[in-house]
Amino acid sequence: MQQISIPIRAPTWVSTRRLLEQKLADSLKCIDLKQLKQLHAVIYKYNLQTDPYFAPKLVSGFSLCRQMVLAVNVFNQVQEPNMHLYNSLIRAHVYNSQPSQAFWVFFDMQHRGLWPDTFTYAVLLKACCGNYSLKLVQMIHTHVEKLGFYSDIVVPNSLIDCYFKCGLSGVCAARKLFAVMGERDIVSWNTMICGLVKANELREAHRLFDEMPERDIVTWNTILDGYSKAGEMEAAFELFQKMPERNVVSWSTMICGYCKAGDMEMAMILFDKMPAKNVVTWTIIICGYAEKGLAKDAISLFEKMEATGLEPDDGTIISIFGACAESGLLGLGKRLHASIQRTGYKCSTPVCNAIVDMYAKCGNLNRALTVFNGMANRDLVSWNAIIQGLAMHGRGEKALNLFSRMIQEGFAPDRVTFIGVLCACTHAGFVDKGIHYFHVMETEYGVLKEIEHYGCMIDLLGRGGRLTEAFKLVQSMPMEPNVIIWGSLVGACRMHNALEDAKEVLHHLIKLEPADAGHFSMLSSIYAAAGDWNGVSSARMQMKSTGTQKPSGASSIELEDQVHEFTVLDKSHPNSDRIYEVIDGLSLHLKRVGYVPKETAKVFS
DNA sequence: ATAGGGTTAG
Repeated sequence: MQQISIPIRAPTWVSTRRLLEQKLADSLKCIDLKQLKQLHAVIYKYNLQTDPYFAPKLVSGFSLCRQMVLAVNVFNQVQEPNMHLYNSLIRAHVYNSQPSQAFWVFFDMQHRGLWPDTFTYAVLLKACCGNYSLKLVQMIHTHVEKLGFYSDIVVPNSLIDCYFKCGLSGVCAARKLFAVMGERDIVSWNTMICGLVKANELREAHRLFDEMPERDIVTWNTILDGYSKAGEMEAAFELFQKMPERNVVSWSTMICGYCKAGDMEMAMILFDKMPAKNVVTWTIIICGYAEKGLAKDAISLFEKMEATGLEPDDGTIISIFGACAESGLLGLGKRLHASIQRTGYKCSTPVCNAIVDMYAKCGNLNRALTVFNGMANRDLVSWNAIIQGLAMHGRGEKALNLFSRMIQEGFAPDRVTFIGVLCACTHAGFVDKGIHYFHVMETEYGVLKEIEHYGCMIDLLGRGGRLTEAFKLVQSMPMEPNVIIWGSLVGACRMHNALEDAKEVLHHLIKLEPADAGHFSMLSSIYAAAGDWNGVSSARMQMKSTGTQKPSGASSIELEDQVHEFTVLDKSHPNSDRIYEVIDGLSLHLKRVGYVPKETAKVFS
């Protein structure tokens, strides 16, 4: 590129530079790629693109605009990058979810003889969190300890945060580190409280809340969230009233808590009362109604949000589709999908995944496949979602075809993929194929067998009538069988009338879930079938002593934006006489055309 | 450091 001459007089030059600095700082505040590109051209014109002030800022700017190619280009033009520039590139990679690239840059900088500073470590720790790798965090912890970087409080604070994101062993490490910290600021306390809340250690979190010298609004919001997540809404409300000031997050946290508790009345009262709402608040209340199956309210709220001019973001869209998938609100899902298409919203991969999942879970597999096939960039989750969806609705063959296609396209299947694959085999009755996949998942694909996979296999063998093999597999499992394993085994025994085996399995279930009346009622019907009336009365006695009654499983159907739920022998619907008339007619018709219902079902019902 | 967020056996 032709170099443009630099203004001659120093004062002008200085003011031009000042102006550019100001403009660049401004454009970093509001992320606008067009503006940034124009500015980049001007900076280039003045040959400032390798300047120690401008280069790191450009890297950050491009990274904020998700333009990593441009960011790396800026970096590569600098002959001798300094630490500032390295740090900005590391941060750029972390921000754009490329943690391994971040570590490569980190190694490269050490290779060049540059020593990382606290900022570098803080940013790298963020990359570790994305990976949830305890080992990486520990590596950095020892590194930092040796270099004496503890003096900067940002470092131990980020370490605590990262430890919490690494599972149970991380929680202990975080506690230990917090205990030995000589100096703590409000962020250290808040990070600790937040981590404990996420680890379901609410009492300990509250103890720290009481102990700490001063609290800010973040502290209050965090503890509020802890109580609302634990379902303790009275305690949360008390804190909400007591706190010195409230912001959108405080109100939204409370609304979310009431939604999760199913108290839409309180949620709506707070929603109406709060001073300013943002997209997150709207998402929470819409999902609250959607998860309760109240599609009409959810849709009208969605329309109200659109009317206020608030733009739904990825988070809104993914959440609402998720809620639709959960409660089978195809109507709301379609409405949201149409609205997205109308506005020309550019769907990211996660958004497309949510749409595929929604259509699949609602049973509209053709639409799910259309969206899936139309995706520009599919990731592992996309494949898992479509395979799972097809498997769930009995299209096992199609699911397995897609599995082969995903392997052909070079995707490495993970634990979730194999749950879908095994589930597909079960629903299509491919018992031997299932056994094959169960074997090769470890040997060929290096995916460890977990309890979920054993669960699928026991279901597969059990439904296929191979009870002996199912029992053998339970015995050979390297982990303790859980409720789900015993549950599917008892289901298989029921299906194939193996009463003695069912009794044995039920005793295991009762040991694990002594409060569940369902197990005793099943046990009593088994005794009844065998004519053992002593057994029946003892099972009945035990059932009474449990007290708690589990809600029975319900089916649902969506009619005119309203989800109707019904259970076995349900008579609650106002038109239930008419409904049963139709059902009786249908079963009469089925019998006439030669359908014989399974006799075994009678023994247990 | 705080509110909503994609795939997970019966």
